[in-house]
Amino acid sequence: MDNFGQFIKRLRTEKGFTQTQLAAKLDLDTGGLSKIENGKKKFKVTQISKLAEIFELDIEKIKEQYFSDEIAKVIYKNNVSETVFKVAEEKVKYLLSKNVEQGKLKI
Amino acid sequence: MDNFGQFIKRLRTEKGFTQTQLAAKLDLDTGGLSKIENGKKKFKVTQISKLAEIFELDIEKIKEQYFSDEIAKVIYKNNVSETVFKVAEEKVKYLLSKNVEQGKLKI
DNA sequence: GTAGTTTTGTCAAAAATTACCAAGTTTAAT
DNA sequence: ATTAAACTTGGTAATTTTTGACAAAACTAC
Repeated sequence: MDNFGQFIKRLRTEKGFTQTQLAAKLDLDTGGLSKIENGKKKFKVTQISKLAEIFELDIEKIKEQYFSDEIAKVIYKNNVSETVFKVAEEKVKYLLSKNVEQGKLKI
Repeated sequence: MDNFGQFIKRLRTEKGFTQTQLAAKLDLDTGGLSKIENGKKKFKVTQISKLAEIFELDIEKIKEQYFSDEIAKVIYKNNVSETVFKVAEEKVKYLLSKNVEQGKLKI
């Protein structure tokens, strides 16, 4: 079970990149990438598409990794019951449906 | 379907508090509470227990509201597939089990 | 109108995040 | 064991984000 830092590290080593090489592609310095791989710094959301390009991966898969990680950490750190997932899911559906309505109205 | 600001507003009005009254109990000024109710400012995690006291609610329920809101917003804003919830759930379980192991090791 | 309530804007202060660099540590090969 | 490359870590200055405090404006109901 990888966290996002481990996920990047695995991709990187599979392709045989050094941190310095990958960091250059991501506009980071080596220390920064090291911190990301070790969970001491956040990977920027805006870099996700670049990551997808570099490793020729589906961006949706990367987002899944990225955000599941963020969510899991919050839930774990704050000792929140896992019932929160169901509630959150409902809220997302609600937001999506509300957006559809707004879309209709704007026509 | 309330977001967290609406949730607070509903509690407040049900009890007949003005923003000024509730804000005082929460160490906020009126403008700050207004912004929270309208989603323009974050409610602090550390104030959740105080909210539970004021409204005599189960703190777990408030946390559920609070964090489901945070999660839903992230997922919605970033157009993340809802499959992320399953992955996140697995990660939480993994973190919990890992923590149990660490607990054992520390004995 | 006015008194009470709520919303909004501004702007400086505080807090969180980051970049950059340098020093230190680990790893692997010979 | 020595060396070089790769990686990790820490400090701090700089940036960005969030906040607090206050005031003005906008409702609401009488």
